[in-house]
Amino acid sequence: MSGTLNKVMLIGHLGDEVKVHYFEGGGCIGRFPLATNETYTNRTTGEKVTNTDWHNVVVRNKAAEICEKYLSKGDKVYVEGRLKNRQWQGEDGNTRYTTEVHVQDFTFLSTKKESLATGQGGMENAQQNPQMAPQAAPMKSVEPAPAEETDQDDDLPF
Amino acid sequence: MSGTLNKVMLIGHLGDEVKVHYFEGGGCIGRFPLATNETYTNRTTGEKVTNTDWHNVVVRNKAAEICEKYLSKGDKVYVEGRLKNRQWQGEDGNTRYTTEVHVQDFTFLSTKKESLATGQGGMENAQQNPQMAPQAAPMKSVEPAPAEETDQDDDLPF
Amino acid sequence: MSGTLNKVMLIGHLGDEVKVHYFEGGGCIGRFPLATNETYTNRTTGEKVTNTDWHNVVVRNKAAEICEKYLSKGDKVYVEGRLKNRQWQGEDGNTRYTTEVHVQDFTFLSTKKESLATGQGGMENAQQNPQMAPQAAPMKSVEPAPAEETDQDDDLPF
Amino acid sequence: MSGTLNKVMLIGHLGDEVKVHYFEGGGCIGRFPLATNETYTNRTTGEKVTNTDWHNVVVRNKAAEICEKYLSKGDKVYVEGRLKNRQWQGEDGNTRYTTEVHVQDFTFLSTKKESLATGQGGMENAQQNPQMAPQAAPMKSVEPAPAEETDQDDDLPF
DNA sequence: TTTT
DNA sequence: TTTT
Repeated sequence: MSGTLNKVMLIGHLGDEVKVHYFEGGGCIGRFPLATNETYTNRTTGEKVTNTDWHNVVVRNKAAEICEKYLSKGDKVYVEGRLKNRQWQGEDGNTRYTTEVHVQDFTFLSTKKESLATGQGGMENAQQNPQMAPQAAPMKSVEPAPAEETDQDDDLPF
Repeated sequence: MSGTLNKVMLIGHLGDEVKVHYFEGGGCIGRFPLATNETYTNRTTGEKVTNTDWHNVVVRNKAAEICEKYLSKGDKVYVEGRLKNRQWQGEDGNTRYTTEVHVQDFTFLSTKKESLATGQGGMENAQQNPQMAPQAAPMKSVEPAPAEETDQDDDLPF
Repeated sequence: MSGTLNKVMLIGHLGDEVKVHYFEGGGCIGRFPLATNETYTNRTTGEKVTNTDWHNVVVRNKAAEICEKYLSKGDKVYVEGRLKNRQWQGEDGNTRYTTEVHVQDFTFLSTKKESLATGQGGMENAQQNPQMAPQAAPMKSVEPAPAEETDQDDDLPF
Repeated sequence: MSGTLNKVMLIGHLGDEVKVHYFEGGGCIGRFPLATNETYTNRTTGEKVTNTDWHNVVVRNKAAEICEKYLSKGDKVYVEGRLKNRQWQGEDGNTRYTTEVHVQDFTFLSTKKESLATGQGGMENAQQNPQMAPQAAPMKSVEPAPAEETDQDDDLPF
């Protein structure tokens, strides 16, 4: 099937901390809300209107660990991924649907934790010596990693 | 405000006809479900898995009319737009949330109606002779139109 | 014709100031170089390699004025647009080709000039009272404006 | 480094066959020109203008082999990748610059070779029975493959 | 020529 | 629930 495209690109601010759930097998999944804003001027009233959209962002495995380590509430981030519908059972027994953005790539545009987190050599170095800083690769695009991951953990339940 | 980005790009097939609702003031809104597919091979079982995601696509005004006229169930289309959360009241009184893709640009990649609609020469021709098909701009990107529209009908309720 | 897509999205830093050329008819065109970086680790040597790509960014009319006013060398910006090939005559009489990114949308991600440029009310205000700050709409996405412009100045020579 | 984004997305038609160069080490690189069109109506004359942009598309390794096998001149394809500047020496000794689109992902939107290549069932089938068409993954997005490749052949000279 |  |  296919010949299809499913792509989302967002720049926004985290509305909350990254929440990571670790699986027994070693994988993990992280989630955070991301806010994007739209501003326009109402034609009739002339007043400026601001509208915020909230996106359910989902990151997995190494990407989740990196986000958990370096991103905080309020930080600005670029995320790229795909839209995914997830359905779940409400307490009333009815099926509910949620749309999530499953991240394939991201770039930090601001991080509160960054300066604290790095000593000399900083995060660049962390990438070259992953054993010394296993979860780090911040402030840079992490294209290869998530791409491989989407391929590697297909047995995870989403 | 802002410095944010909210962009979705999809290539998929219509799961149903375009449903258009016309407002009294002259505007209109169209909706259709769009399917994108994802295929991957399960690591453990080795079996090929296909997963379909359905997207709630929303088009407005002239774009809605063009889509209604030229798109049919099963057609393939490229749409570009922004994610929007819409909330509504369920019959049980609870608030429900739906994520929609509000279209800013689109390109038809296949249309069943095209040959019917235009005779020989098809829609390409229709574009070259707009007086013969005044409301048509099919098989081409209609960037300017939707962009202007998002600006023009901000008093519509979404 | 068409059913085609031509889209570029960049986040990068200005390598120089925005240079604007004003036409007699009232339009204008601005240009600036934008740098994007790519980092990877060489497999064989293990060394980290950084590669910079330079993009010829072109903005027009109001967008050009906004960029000229608020962007400086070193600033970070998101630009979205289309690739355009331009050919010109070299001094040796041979035809040369240059690829440009013609901007349709942009978002400032950092600006040196911003705080200097705004008094109380700041740039948000400038948008609501364009007569008081005719060329301003900084730190926000200016989607509608450039979109309309691409449509309006097609008699300009590019 | 980084916090930058370099992304190109094109839907266009091949202006020529895919030309692949095989390296001794086993890797390969493929190139083809891709045309995108832009149509607009000239404000002053009212005439419809069509403008074609040509893009130098570069694919590598497995992606190059797939493109060579399934794409022909005239076929429509979606490609996603990054802009890259390449410089080379002209015959006159001067340095020339070319901008290329280095593909990270692609989706076939039409292929002439497909029916020939796979008999009934077409390429969809080929995917389901990979042993019958081992190198095929056509008509589908091949995200993982190119992503891994960009990571694997960094010792190639571009 | 930018940035980290 | 973010940001300007």
